[in-house]
Amino acid sequence: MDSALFTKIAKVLADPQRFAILQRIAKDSECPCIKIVEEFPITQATISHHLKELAGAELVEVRREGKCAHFSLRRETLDAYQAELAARLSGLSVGSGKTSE
Amino acid sequence: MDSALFTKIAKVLADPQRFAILQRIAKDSECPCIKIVEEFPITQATISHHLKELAGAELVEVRREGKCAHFSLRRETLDAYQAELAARLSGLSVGSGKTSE
DNA sequence: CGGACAGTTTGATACCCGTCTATGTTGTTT
DNA sequence: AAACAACATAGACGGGTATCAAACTGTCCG
Repeated sequence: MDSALFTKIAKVLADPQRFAILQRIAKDSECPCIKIVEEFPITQATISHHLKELAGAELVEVRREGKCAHFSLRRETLDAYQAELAARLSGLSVGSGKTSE
Repeated sequence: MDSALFTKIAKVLADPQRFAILQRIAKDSECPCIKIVEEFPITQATISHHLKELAGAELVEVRREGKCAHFSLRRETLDAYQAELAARLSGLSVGSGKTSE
């Protein structure tokens, strides 16, 4: 995973509201946008913004169905992020090929 | 893990420079503050600020030895964070006992 | 077609925070 | 004690961003 995506994911996860939205999406296999708007105490515009960030970080997938949008968690990205996080803090050098330092 | 610490860790990990510092600390079993100041292109004051945040998120431990401070990674906290992250996005209800929804 | 609904985009505002300079504090050395 | 070194703290500044209201785009239905 490249550093740009890694940082983007970390930033996306750092906002409590945005993470709560992601958590809500993860709860079901697929979650309509309307449901999130109904359940959260923030404006629909703000939610749209957060969902765009989540999609930009490749953490959610969007499926359009007429005028409705359905979101689902991309567990592959989440797994890759966790693996990268563990790898970068494992104490082993990961970036280059030098293992003797 | 309580939500306050969870959020604090997520925010602490979100800044690239701060994460780089944490990564540097993780590289050795213990890392003196001076070494970080020498190796990073930011002011000593800023580094001190970041280290305080890292300690506040319980991600690093500080050992004072005279006028020197030595930092080490708290892998327990990192592991707990990763476990919490996975749990919150696993799709299972964790907060209450209802598993049928 | 026209209105109602779902979502996006835009512009503005306010707040958070990373960074700096300058100064303070604590420990060591001469 | 004075001076220096390692680190902490205070205040200020600038950039990023979460949030909102309002306007816009696209879709469905009569």
